[in-house]
Amino acid sequence: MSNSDKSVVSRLRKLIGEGAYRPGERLGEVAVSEQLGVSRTPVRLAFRTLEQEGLLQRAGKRGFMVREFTDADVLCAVEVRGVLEGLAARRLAEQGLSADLDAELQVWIQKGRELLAKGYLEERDIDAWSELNHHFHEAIVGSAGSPVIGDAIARNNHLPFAAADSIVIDSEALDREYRKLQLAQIQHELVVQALRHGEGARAEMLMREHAFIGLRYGELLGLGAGPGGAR
Amino acid sequence: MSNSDKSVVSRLRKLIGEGAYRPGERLGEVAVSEQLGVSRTPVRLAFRTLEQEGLLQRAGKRGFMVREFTDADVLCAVEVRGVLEGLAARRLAEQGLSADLDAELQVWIQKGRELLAKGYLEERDIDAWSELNHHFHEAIVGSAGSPVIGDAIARNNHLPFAAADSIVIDSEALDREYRKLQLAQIQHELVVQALRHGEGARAEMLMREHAFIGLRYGELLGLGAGPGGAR
DNA sequence: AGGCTCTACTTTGGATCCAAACACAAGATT
DNA sequence: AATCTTGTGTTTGGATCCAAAGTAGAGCCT
Repeated sequence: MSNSDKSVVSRLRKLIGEGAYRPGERLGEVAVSEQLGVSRTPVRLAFRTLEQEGLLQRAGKRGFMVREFTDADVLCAVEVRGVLEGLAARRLAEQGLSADLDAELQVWIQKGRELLAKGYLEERDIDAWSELNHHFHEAIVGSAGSPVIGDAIARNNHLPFAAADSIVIDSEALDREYRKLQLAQIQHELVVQALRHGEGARAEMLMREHAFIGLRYGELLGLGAGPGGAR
Repeated sequence: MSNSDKSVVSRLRKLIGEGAYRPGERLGEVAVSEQLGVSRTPVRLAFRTLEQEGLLQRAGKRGFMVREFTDADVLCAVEVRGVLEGLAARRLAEQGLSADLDAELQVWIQKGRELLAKGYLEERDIDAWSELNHHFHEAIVGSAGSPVIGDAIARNNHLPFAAADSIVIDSEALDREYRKLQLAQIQHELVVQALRHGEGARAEMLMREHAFIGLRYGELLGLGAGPGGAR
């Protein structure tokens, strides 16, 4: 999976994510290969990968089609991430978190505090939050004692809307996003608190709830409906 | 993925599961293709699929290696299945189970009762249990409202030891297996009971615990250690 | 003698070719 | 007139060929 091969997979992933192909549309190997300017071989390899990731689906016996996702699918994908990250957090709490990990988590907590300290949100803060959020989640999942959990989460995250760092969408309503991130920050801190005290059940439930922040919290935080619900 | 392609994937999966290749061993495309009597192309496709399934791992920049699994990985895989099936059960309880599904679950419960009614276990009962157990789990997962959960479980089940129907291993100690299946049957019935009453949390926890039956229950059910623990 | 570099070989990735399977359509038969 | 059958065209799967990247080994230089 050298340059081109990986790039075909990610280029296709991006195209599908952007909705370049209609859901349910059949994808022919030749058509895609011409469109991407490569031969059929890497496209065939990419199709298999994307099928495993769940973005493509076999269309009868002949080729693949773009899988379509309903609102229920989106909700489920978020819940799946929730229970898996919850599992990681619980295991971590039960086995006790190491001094190293404690320190690392503290770093991301601190960065979050600093980011939100000034009381409002700028455009460029969004990337910074994405970054630290990613590190925070990865630190927990990566220390759960086995890569199996992380792998399961990674596979789930291939669904474009399920990933943890797809929280911030709306760079228009920065004040609402600010309140959302404030909540996320508190949840991060509560999770760390629970982890430190070995409170497995609490850590798990907090992590589960935290998964919903991109989905159900928009409605609460004011300013009407807005794009806080399902994508 | 016609005959041969699918067969290469499953043949390789089987070979790896049987331990034909040592964990950590590097797999060359040419070697495997010669061994299986096909060209390199289907092997290349299969490697990508098996990588996504988690059975193979990239070995640096050069090819793939057989992934090795520790006891912790096995435990985690079982826990992952537990939380995912638990999620499915909870969702089902929350949304209320349809009359159709209720009837179907009752069928598998009934078959389980009949299987265990005679008070002991024969060799051929094992397959019958595998069958009904599979149907029972699939009925619940398949009705959770979205294929996303089922997909996540299916991907997890690619790890050979994680699948729900890898419960019964030991056809020597049929009396111990009988007691194990008795417990499994009770757990099935309790899950259905909880589902009927809309008890989401109970259904979830029962399902989670049920996942451990192949792993931790052997020790309890007597006759010393035996192959009830991690493989 | 140890380390660096250059070369040759191994191995993977991409492209193309050929065969087989499947779908669609048109025609023939009952 | 409806259905079955046959034929053609499209599309995927498998094999082989070629190129590129990487590794190991040997030789040379310090």
